[in-house]
Amino acid sequence: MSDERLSELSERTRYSPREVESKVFARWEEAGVFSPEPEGDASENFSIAVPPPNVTGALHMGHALNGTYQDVLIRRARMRGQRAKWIFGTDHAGIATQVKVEQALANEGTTKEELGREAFIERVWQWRSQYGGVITDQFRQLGASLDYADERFTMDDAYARAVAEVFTRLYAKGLIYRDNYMVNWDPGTRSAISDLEVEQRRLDDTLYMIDYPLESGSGSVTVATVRPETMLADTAIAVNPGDERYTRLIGERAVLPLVGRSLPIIGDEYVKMDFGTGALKITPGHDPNDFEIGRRHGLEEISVIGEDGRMTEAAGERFAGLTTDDAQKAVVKALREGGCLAGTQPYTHDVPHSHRSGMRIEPLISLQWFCDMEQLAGPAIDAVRDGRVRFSPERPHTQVYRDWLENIRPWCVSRQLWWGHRIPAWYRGGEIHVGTEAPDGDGWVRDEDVLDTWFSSGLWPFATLGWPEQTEQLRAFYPTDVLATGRDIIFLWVARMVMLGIEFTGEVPFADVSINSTIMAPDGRRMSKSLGTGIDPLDEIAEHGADAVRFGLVAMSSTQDVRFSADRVRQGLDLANKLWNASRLILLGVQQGVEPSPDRAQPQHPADVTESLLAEDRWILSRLERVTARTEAQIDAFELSSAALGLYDFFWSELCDWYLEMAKGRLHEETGVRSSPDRRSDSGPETGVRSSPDRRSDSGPETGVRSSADQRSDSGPPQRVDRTAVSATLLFCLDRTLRLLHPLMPHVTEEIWSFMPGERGLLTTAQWPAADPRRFDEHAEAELGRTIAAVTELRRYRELAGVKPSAILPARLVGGSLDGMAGQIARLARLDLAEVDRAPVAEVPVAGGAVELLPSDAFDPDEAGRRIQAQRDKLADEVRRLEHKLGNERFVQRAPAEVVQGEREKLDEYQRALARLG
RNA sequence: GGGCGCGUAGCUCAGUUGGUAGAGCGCCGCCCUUACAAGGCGGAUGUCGCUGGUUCGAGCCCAGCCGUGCCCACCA
Repeated sequence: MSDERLSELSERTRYSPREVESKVFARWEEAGVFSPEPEGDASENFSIAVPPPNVTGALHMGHALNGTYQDVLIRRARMRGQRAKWIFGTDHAGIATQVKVEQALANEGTTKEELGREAFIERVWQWRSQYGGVITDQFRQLGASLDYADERFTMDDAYARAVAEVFTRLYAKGLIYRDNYMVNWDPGTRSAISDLEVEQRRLDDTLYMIDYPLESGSGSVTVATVRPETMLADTAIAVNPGDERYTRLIGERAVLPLVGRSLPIIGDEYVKMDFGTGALKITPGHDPNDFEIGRRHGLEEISVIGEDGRMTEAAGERFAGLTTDDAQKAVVKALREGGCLAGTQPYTHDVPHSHRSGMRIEPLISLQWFCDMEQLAGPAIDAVRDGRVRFSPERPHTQVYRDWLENIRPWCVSRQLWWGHRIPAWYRGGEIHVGTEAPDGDGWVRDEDVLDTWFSSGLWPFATLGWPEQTEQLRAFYPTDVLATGRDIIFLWVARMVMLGIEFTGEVPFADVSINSTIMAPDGRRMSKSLGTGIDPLDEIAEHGADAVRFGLVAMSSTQDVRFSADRVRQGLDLANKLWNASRLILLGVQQGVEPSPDRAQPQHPADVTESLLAEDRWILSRLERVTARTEAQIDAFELSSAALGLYDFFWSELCDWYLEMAKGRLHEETGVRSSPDRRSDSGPETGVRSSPDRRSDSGPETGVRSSADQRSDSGPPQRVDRTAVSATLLFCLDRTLRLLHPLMPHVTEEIWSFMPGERGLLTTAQWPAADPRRFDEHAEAELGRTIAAVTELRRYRELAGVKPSAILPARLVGGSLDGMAGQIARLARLDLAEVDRAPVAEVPVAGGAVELLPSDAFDPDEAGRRIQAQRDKLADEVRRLEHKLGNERFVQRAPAEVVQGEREKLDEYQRALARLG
């Protein structure tokens, strides 16, 4: 490392994401690592198609979490050496975009109708060029390693050709057809919408009882309705054929009040005998159920409500032109005056509303294009059933997906909008031609409507790669590996991609579907602009850095919805800062020249570099392998939250809190045990402190960076200091930690990486580590487990006994099993193990033995004795609890032997400890 | 109406095949120990929604109840 960089590292005591992140991101982009060559095939490569954000949208928390999930997977794959393509692009988002542009026009005092269709669409394209790049920049700020250089848009020419091709082929197969059918009409957008775009809202309403006189003159039938205005389109009355009250009426006729139309009374199983009056007015033109009944019975279909939400001429001149609300009032008034209103009652029920405009859905019969989904659904169900597509978490999504597909209904795909993929159908008189090009001959008129946005979104994983052309991209990256998204669009998008993917490519579009948490506002409500509950991820990035936001979001996520936790983001920033500072300690403190081999693919393991590893070195190296293995498994299972928190815990609690503290002694040239306040004791280790078989002393003790070890070792008294092992171990741990954390926190790790010794290139293309189980060291883990427990116990004792933190207590280890770690125990618990000949004044029981405290000014045994009563009580409680448990014959007999044995050992240990304290 | 979740420390949430309840933040005490005070060390805090059952043993399994949320659905 150059002196310049060294002093830079030395001076920056705080990690500043703002300065680092954009700089680091630029290095990745310059290196072109986000854009893999389209070589090889999809089985060896790795790809994810990003859920395309709305072209004029802005990054929200959902994008940030979802994006981080994908980026972790993509970055890991890239580090594994795979060609990793994260397919990027935006969605034209038909209605959403059209509404925005219409609003802009309204502000200018004009409308799209004044502009005309062509000019309006031109205007939308302008809008897109103005705002389409916003979300791209925002993904960059998040650090997302999308293939920005190969951006797609669902309205690109090539994409549009794919859409038309799909429509045409489905039509040819008879799966797409045009029909007059009942649709969900949204008076807000003046378009039909699909079932999935309808949401139910609870409404307090009124149920009206209306008498329909029988034509025979012998009384009347009373029906119940919440929409009396639709009676103007009634064409029948239906009763349940099994309803004894009415069976005699079936086949008779009634007179429609206000209108005078003669209505047949029909029998249909659909009618519930126990609801309302048991008699149902049938309005095939304005109610989905009535529509079905009407078709079953061949009833006339009358429309009295128009696409503008107002009553049509067919409603009669008293009502034509009124809104449905006004018409309802007028109808009720007229009925009341005519004596036909038998009564009303309050009624609360669910009413369909447009998800998009919020307006009440008006069921209408309309000429629309439909896609018959049943044939497409079968293979999509199979794909999930046989595991070619897997949901994570498996439940409940797998079942929900299957249930929906098994009960699938036709999909209304036409929309009465201007912005979108124009339906590739041409008409001339009664002729219809469907195809990507207009047919020859004059007089053909193209369909005015566009396709549902989700129709084009459903082709996303393969249309982005050039389908229907057999492109290199398609061969290299389709099928994709993972789809990561939220549960809200499993039907709208995921299921349709599976169906269309299988239909048109013969393969499932992705193998895994990772469903990530929905991030709720801190108060538990949905995050939304209109509620004022939204938290802008960009604000969080500006304040805490992208890595902190990435860590925080992933850490707070789970298999269910979670509330946004600012603390988790803060925790992410703290982690970044801690990483930075631990790295400073390591990089400024290690002996030069012992860095892992410059071969950045596989750094040399410290055990292969030196034979003088100590127990703590072997311990942390073993823990490192374990966290490596665990992280890998967790990412494979899409349990990124566990992976993030597991890495945090390893790094902070094990590497920093314990290993780095232990390592400082050797880094700062201490010779093992500090036996006296003297810093430079040459007396060497006492009491058999170190277990290492052979301690070489060929390296220098100075704290300076430039080692002059070789000169030193030849002169003066032998220094029993070897910084090789600790340096190699520290660098190896840091190297590995940076690699493991890089997919999640790419900026800070890349920045630190740049200070690592050797020519290592970019971390983002360095090799992803694989755990080596041969490096697991049960022995060292057990020994350090005892050491850590002992130190903690001693610290607790000191605190309880009122010993000053700075005081160094003369002490002696007894019991033997801690001897190998005596030096570290002495350092960390601030003991002086030098004096051996005085009688102890107190004994502290610890895991694996005990520590005798020798007389000193800093320790008052009487005071200590009084204070540790609480500890004694606690031990006594444990002993009692275990004695009771082991005294239970049924437990001893029936519990597994190892459980009983474990309890016995614990009891034994507690009893011995208590005896010492007693 | 059907289905699926959730209810664990003051807050937000983890709790893998049942074996003495965890994290972050917050709180209390002590430390400016030259990587980090956005730090370190130590500590306190939970009848794991309620009731019953299975089991030697239940936060975890079973039944019921209460509270709460989401998804689906064509009862006027």
